[in-house]
Amino acid sequence: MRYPAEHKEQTRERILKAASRRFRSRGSEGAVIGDLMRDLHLTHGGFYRHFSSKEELFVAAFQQALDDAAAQAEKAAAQAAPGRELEAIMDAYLDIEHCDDVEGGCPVAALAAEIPRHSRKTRERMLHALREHVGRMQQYVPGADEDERRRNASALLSSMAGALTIARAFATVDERRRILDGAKAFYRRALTR
Amino acid sequence: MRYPAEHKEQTRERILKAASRRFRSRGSEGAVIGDLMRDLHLTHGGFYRHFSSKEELFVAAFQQALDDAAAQAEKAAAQAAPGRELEAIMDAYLDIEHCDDVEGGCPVAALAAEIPRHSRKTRERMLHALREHVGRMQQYVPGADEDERRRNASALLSSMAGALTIARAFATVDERRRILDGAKAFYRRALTR
DNA sequence: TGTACATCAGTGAACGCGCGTTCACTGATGTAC
DNA sequence: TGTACATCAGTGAACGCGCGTTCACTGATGTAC
Repeated sequence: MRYPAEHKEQTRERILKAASRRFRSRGSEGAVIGDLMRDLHLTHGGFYRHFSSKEELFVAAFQQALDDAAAQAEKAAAQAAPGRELEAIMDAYLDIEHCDDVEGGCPVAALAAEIPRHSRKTRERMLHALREHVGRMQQYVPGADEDERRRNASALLSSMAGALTIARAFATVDERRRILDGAKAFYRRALTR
Repeated sequence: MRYPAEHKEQTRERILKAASRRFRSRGSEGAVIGDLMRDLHLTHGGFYRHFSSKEELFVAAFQQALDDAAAQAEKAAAQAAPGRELEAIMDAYLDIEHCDDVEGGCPVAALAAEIPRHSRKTRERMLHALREHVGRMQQYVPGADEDERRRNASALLSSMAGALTIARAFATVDERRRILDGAKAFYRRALTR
């Protein structure tokens, strides 16, 4: 059947959004095209009208998830009292709700470990997105010059992702909270002088 | 054929050691039993004389890798000047050589993200090993009491793992070094008051 | 001491299943005339 | 305005491959007698 003009783009977006969530919770190998499409009330065959391969989808989903993460950080910063933007970003990132929402949360925490396992081309595209993300975040991070801000942003973002990843491994809310709070206190100490 | 008494145990150890390296570099899904056994000049069928399943092997390999990681940290601490044990551990962990040796390096950096994706039983065993590891490390970490030391150890270990994971994603030694050095400086600031 | 049998690490063919990808087909709507 | 044809998102069967696991078998050595 022939669909309205915008229909295809809408389907693509639906696939991308659902995939972005699935990849984060299950990894690039654990997420299955057939299941993904079935959840959207579509069949697997139609997938290739929208993406040339699963890998293509994975990269696009990673990029989209990073954009979401940046938007969330910026939202937290915008709502913060002046001078407290970074603290607000950290609090939002190391929040128990973010921790328990793997599907909707930071794709770095969920997927960074598998970057080296992907093809060269895929890796480069993921890294490009990652560098861009650090670039967007460095404005909130203290440092004597641009270069130090960038280094601090890298260190802070990757550290927070690590803490979130470990916290997510634990079974009880209490344990997860302890790790997140420990990390918050730890980074605050590093950033105040 | 019948083999000498210790032969079986030796083969088991060879499989475990090789698996531990493969899982770290390729993830639990990326590592393949057949390839693993072929590299050891064995055939895949024999695998099940030593481990009941791939998952069983994975857990054992994770535990073994954590033991190795602890041994490496303790070695670094033993060689450090008195009072500089933690610094030595951090320097060894965030070293470019450790970064570039995914196979022989920290299993937390390589595999933590997939803990939540494993079966309940597997997860619990991995977590048990992880808690034990934090317990072994907390003696080197400052803090007012046992509890604070444990929190700091969790925060530091998970943060360093995150930084290492992100560093490993980058293509050039320079970029990896920048991230590692940035993280080192960052943690040092958090730990000196 | 010699002989028959048991043991069991390792072999390799085979099984079963999952999953990414392909492809001929459908059919509602747009377009050309 | 009406008609023939083109388009193309979506369908679902089928293909091909990889991989975890099973299983009947091998054969050197240990053990029972």
